[in-house]
Amino acid sequence: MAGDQLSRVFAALADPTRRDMVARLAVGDATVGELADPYDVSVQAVSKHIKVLTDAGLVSQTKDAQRRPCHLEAEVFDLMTKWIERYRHQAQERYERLDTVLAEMRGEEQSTHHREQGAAS
Amino acid sequence: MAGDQLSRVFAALADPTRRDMVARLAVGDATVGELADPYDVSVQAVSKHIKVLTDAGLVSQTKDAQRRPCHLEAEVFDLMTKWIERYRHQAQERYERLDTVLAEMRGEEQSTHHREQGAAS
DNA sequence: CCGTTCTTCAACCAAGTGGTTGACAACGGC
DNA sequence: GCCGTTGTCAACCACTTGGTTGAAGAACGG
Repeated sequence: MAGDQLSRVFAALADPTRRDMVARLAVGDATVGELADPYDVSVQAVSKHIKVLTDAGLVSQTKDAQRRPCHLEAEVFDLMTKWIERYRHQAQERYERLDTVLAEMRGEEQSTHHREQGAAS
Repeated sequence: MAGDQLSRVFAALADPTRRDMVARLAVGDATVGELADPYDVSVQAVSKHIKVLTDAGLVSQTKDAQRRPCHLEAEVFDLMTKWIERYRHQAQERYERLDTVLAEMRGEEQSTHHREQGAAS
């Protein structure tokens, strides 16, 4: 069901067209029609894309007569960045730890206590 | 077809189970069976998830007898982070510029040159 | 050599997705 | 008050996806 927001955000950005729209909206707000212009798909399709982005919290829409200007909500990016950075750092540290261990092993060569730092825990 | 890597990475991480696996792999390498253990789905399903992660470049597998230890590839994260940061900053700057303009408008009130900083370019 | 373990491949199924077209609601211009 | 513009909703279609089961391949342990 992909219920949580993080899933929705990642899923929303998995589509190149939607990433493109985000790039466009980063420059400035735009109406649905303006967003649809560069692509040769129907306006309805674009409307659906915007709905996906809105549901993910990446975009908000306001009312301006019959137009619906779309606005990029930058805060949601932090959610992703936090998730990414968390595991990237975790993995990075692990490599460094591994490097340290390898360095130790190189230094001590055939010492008595070369700890196993291989696959699983 | 969602061909490019960025699409594959985002799509891969759009699934909570796969994000969970990445979290697990950030702690240390694990075999397919070990990864499958916490979930009550078939091993085949997990194998498919790993294939998705591998195709996205997030995970690599090595051979250890009949086991296939999975290893997290942290570099791909940078691809995402770069994309995200690019547009986040772009949007951020726009807000700051808008704030400046609003401040100017507040200061000069009905001046002759209030530049249009509204919707499209 | 044979059985067991670990993993993947193949076929299938229900549900979701991105696209289409058609209808319709809302609003401004005339 | 009508008409064109703008956007969404609904139904439909082809394709993908996450899951299943069954079979098969690859490597260890007798």
